Amino acid sequence: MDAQLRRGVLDVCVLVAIRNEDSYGYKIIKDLKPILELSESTLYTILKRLEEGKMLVVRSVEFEGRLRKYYHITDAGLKRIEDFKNEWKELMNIYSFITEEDKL
Amino acid sequence: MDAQLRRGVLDVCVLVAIRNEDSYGYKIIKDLKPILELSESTLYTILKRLEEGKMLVVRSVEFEGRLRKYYHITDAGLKRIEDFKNEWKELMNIYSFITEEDKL
DNA sequence: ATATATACCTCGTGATATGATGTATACCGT
DNA sequence: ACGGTATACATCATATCACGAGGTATATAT
Repeated sequence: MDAQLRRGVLDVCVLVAIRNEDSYGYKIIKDLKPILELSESTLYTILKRLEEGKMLVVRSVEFEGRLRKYYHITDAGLKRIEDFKNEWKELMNIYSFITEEDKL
Repeated sequence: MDAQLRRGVLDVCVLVAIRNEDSYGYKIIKDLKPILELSESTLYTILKRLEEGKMLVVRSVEFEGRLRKYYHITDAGLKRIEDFKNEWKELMNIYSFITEEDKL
């Protein structure tokens, strides 16, 4: 898929991946794999940005000798998902414009 | 609309604006206004990139003392629009994932 | 021993949209 | 004659962003 198009949905996909259950980096990547492939560097960049934007909060947990950082979605994060759905409507307009063979 | 989401469709919208009839910068902006607002600096950046990518060709025309650069879409440009329609299908999958309330 | 899976992180790069700014001409109202 | 608005192009600096490459460390399986 086109790189630009991807960027529009990456953040929201990550938020959806933690929406129903707290999750951590490695798991998010595996869960999203069937939908959207993303590298670790990409994910951690996004997670950091989402944290800075208060879309999620982090909690560190010791697990089998390794560190795990669990991400929990906030109200702002949930709102971000809802906002996306509204933006999608605008995007559908644009899509209609693109697929219209006649006009202009 | 979210900036990132915009970026995914900007190029294609500009191509669609010249698909049926050659057009020039100023007119493209006015034609796209109801669909998508874009500034001159943004448009000219995009036009330049599309030209470099052989998506369109340019022809300069003297018009009432002013210069006009008419943009004409190429086969590659038309193909880009078709490719977008296929990418849209992938995007629809992602949208379904986002709007699904249950899974995960 | 070695490889693979798990799990985190950082840095540099290239691509990109956009505001600010600049240059010129044509036209319209006062 | 003057000023504003529309037309029409262009460039530059900045900020944002995804991503590959590379790094650290432990547990488990071969």
